[in-house]
Amino acid sequence: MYSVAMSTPERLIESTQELLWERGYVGTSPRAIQQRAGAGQGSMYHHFKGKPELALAAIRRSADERQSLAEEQFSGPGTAVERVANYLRRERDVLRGCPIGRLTQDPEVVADPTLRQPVADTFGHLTLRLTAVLTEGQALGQLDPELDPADTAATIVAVLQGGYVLARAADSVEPFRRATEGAIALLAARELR
Amino acid sequence: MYSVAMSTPERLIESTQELLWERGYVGTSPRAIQQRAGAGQGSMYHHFKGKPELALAAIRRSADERQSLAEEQFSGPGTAVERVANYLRRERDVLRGCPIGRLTQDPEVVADPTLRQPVADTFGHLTLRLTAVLTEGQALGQLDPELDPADTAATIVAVLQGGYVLARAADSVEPFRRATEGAIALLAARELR
DNA sequence: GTCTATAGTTAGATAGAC
DNA sequence: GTCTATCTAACTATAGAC
Repeated sequence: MYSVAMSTPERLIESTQELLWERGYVGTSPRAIQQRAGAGQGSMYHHFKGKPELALAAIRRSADERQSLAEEQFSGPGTAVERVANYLRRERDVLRGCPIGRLTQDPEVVADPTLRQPVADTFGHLTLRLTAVLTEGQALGQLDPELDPADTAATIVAVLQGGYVLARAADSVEPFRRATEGAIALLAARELR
Repeated sequence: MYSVAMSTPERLIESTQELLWERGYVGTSPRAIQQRAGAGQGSMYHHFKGKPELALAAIRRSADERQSLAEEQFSGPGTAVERVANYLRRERDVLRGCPIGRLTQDPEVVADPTLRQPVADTFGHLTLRLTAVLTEGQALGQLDPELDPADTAATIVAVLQGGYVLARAADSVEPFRRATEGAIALLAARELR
């Protein structure tokens, strides 16, 4: 299942990441993790205290990976609107949904501050970075100064997360495409030329 | 738990609606449903074939309820933008999330066409109604005719669903408020005066 | 480090008495 | 219609051998 040699703890973490993405915390059993990782019962409990500890490691890693991916678009070239559009149009596995946003629907994740923290941090960081991109665009005279950067940043992140929801409901990427293109058009109308 | 007398099947359906909202399909057990409804094992299986049949009844009812609620704002008074703003600002239990959108994160719901159908219908209907409101606004000369009504409608529904995600991640309604107000401001900028 | 054995609990349902 | 009994499997571990 893994092309390169990987330690047992690594395989356990990656398997947990995948299962949390597909089935959430409530829907993921230690047994399923072990089978996907090709590790035995005793092996898993030797490296991790239990499901919560393993889940925390997996959630933290997924959160870090998403933040790095987002940063690629934000720090790229182009105007503020172009960079936002690049972010929204980035190639995504839309029907699989967002591995981080998905966790907000899990009762045990939101109820546990430790598990929820990396999720909160990811969206907090994302929103701050987008706010900075928009503010920079205003400072450079590219964007209408009347635009509220923080509100607009939240709108953009929400469109993305909501786009996933609509796509999964419809079992089609079409609503995701419409939602993101609609947002890009609304933002582009505020560009100064 | 219920103020008025209610039949056992009714109590089972309402309990299932609540549990699906809170914990999703995967996280909801027949046992938990029975306890919340104050019904016994045999009673539940007498009225419903099993968990899937009961869940379908509950999902259908939640879907109908949401569509009725939305219709109140759409058919109300005001310009197109005002009606959209009323919809986005409607009083909501933001931290509980959307009972329908929530189901899109459930692997067993999206994998079962029968369970997914009411969810797809709800967002399909919602998007069509919003598209009609925006198109009407354009016909009345209230809204920029350059705006794509279908894309913008999808954007609005996505902002709402994504707003819930951000709020639950932050355990605060603030990101939801920012996302929806940001969207309203973007849309208001396209109003013609 | 990994394996097997064991164990209490819950999931999801069926059978049959009342 | 509702209740209790019963059932197979899975869940989430712990213990101890290797």
